[in-house]
Amino acid sequence: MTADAAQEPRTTPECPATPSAVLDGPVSHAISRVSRLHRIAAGRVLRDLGLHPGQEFVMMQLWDSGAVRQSELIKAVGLDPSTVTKMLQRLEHSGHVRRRPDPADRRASLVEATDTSCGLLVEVRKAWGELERQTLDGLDASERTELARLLGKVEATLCAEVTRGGATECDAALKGPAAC
Amino acid sequence: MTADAAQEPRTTPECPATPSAVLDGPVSHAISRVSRLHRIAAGRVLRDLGLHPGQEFVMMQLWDSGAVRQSELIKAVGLDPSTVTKMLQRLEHSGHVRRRPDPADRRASLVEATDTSCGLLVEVRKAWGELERQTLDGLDASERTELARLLGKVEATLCAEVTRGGATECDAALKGPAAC
DNA sequence: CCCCATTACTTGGCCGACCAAGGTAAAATT
DNA sequence: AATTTTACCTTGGTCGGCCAAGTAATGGGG
Repeated sequence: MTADAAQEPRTTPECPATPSAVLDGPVSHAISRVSRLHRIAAGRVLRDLGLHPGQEFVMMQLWDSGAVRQSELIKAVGLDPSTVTKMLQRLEHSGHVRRRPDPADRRASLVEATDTSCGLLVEVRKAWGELERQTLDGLDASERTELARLLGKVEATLCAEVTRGGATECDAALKGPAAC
Repeated sequence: MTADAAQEPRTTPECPATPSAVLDGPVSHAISRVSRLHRIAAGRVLRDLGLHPGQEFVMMQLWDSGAVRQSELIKAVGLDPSTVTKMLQRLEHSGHVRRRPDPADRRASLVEATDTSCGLLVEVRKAWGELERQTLDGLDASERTELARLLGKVEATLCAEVTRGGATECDAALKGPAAC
């Protein structure tokens, strides 16, 4: 094995007592890991469509809302404005999105999905159905609704926590069912 | 060009019927949103410690395991090797981590947390406790265990799905309690 | 003994995502 | 009417994260 001068496989260097199991207890880690795996799965089903994970979020919003002010889009997806700007630049360059100045407000932009992107709509919807299936494959109906409910609660909690001391975001993200 | 003749504020371009509510139904979106909020919250509690969200994952692993081969670390955290490499470069530059060649294998590296990083250990642990509290604030005890259980199941499912057709990863991520 | 597959890591490129700071235009105040 | 404030977006920088490709060393057949 590793012929090191120190022969004892010290589990901890000189650090104070390490209660171990720091990594499995917290739900926080589970969220991170699940999110990462989910993103990878998303990337896999979206790859053939020429979309990168995260973009489908924006496109779905645009397909759903039609032409909107960019600020509205930003509120809807709940992301940082700069993030949306750069994503839109790439989506525009890919031909999925069109932007034009808002005649009513010269600093604003109107964003909409292009006609050619409509073909994508169907496939993205299908891909997301597949992703959803993959995600919830091991859960029965009641577990699924329960998971959705719990995630909604956590989202609301975190939203309140994050908003506190920050900007007023994610009010649009928590629309319909679960109030914020 | 920019002068468009369309004056009507069409809610949807020419796309086929948009069943709407594409965004709230799927658990997938909930996962994404919760993950994002959670990451922001993590960044907030870690900011004063000089760590970026994601790094605490690696550091905790190192504090827990002591000096390890980089490949072991990679398997443990379940991230892409290149991701870990770059993270370690930054952590090394920050003085939190030390790397040295493995005498037994000249292509491998041994990684360990530095002594100075041990002070961080306590604070990171505290910060993660706070984060966990913030995350689960709105849930009672039974809901918390249920959420953990469901996330574990989803993780296992996604893990299997992602592993299928890809590399053999995330077996180490699903260690202790929940089998993969 | 040499060749070749495997392992271990690095580099480069790209994207999502954040923050911080900037610039321009509309709205609010004075 | 002039000035301040606020809103809307953009740019630059940094990180986490992926993939794809490359380098170097180990180890297993022929």
